[in-house]
Amino acid sequence: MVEPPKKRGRPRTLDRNVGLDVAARLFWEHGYEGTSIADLTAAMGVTPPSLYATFGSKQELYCKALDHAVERESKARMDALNSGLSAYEALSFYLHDVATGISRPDDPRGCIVSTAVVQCAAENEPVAKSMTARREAAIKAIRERFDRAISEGDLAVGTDTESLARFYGAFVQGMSVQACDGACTQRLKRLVDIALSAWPGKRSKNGR
Amino acid sequence: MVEPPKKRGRPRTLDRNVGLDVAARLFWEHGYEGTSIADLTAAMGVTPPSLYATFGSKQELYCKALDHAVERESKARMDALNSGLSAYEALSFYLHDVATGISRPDDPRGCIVSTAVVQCAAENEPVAKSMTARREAAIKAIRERFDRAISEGDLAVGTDTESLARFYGAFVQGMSVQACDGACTQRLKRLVDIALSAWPGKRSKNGR
DNA sequence: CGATTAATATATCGATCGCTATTAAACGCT
DNA sequence: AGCGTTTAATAGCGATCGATATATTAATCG
Repeated sequence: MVEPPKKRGRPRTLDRNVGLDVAARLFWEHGYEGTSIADLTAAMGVTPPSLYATFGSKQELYCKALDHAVERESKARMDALNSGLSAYEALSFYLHDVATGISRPDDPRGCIVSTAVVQCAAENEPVAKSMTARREAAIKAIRERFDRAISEGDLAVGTDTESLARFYGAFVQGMSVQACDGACTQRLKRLVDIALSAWPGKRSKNGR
Repeated sequence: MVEPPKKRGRPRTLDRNVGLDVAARLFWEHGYEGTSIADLTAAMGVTPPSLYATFGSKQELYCKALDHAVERESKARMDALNSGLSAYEALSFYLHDVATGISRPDDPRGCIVSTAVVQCAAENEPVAKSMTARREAAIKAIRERFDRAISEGDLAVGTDTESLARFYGAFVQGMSVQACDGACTQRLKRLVDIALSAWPGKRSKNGR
């Protein structure tokens, strides 16, 4: 499937992935309600009908753009969670990776998921629900890593991994607000070190 | 000044404080961009000209409504910070008070300041800046309490109170997101206990 | 009772919102 | 070249945005 069959009709001017990149960046910076179709079409260099033909609706575009960007942004930290690192090391990597990713000089501030569509107009409630689900999924992934830590002896049996995961989830979400308010990477990493001091389990490397 | 002189002209139908309460509640639930003038006038039971005559503009109303609500919402925790409690006790009260205040069954979810106008349309940038300033002021108040803690021997000399205050500020902001996502008071308080475990100083009461 | 004063409601303003019916343009195929 | 197919651009849909000019209503004062 390396040779795509020649397509009939007028060719597309906008690459789909480029469009998603542009959209993700705008949504990332200004949020769902703060980004208009006019903003999106202007940044993509297309007209509204092209955008709708390609992406369906503003909601669909938002969802697809987030999938597109989150995959890229969070891949490394999710891999770390599921790697052979000890739970503490994985968590440390995760938090430092977030701190870096939400305060890059050439990208919008903050996390594209943590601080998106928290409060919104009543008619956008479905979008808010989907963002809640994304945040809950992120916390669940952390929690599952902590549960594994119990089975591996990194955390004491009986540890409230649900609360511990939600604590670090809340911390990440709060870091995102601080990043939006202008915090640099260095400053955020100092917060990460403090957050890690709340870790209740072993801090050694796996296998010594 | 107990006897207001009889005022000329048609009397106001909307009490100013009631209007601010109504506005604060709407802004609290749906945010600045998610709350329209039509929403506000409908909830207040007035027409747009009355609203503009009383409050000036949407931005001014937002600012005044926030002042009005924040004064009421944060008074107890600010008093605790400046009381005779030990730094740890004051911080503990502060965090538990936030946890309770952002998850009351009959009020909108989350903190009216922590998670407001984080991402917004370019034309609302001034509003976002003012919210950043409010969040920074809250962190500064915590930091000043921590500085006092050093002078009182509750924290080791050389403690990075700036980072410590920003850590707890971020935690509060993250708790606000969790509250918006549906977390109940009980659940939030478990997160508070974990956050408090990162406290690097004395946990005794003052004077013993 | 007018006259004065102030707050109200009616009816919009121009701009922008998300979205689309219609028409024009650019391709492969015959 | 002519045709069918696919996408693009023009123009504009009804609704809503924040904000106002105008006219009306309700109070006190003389």
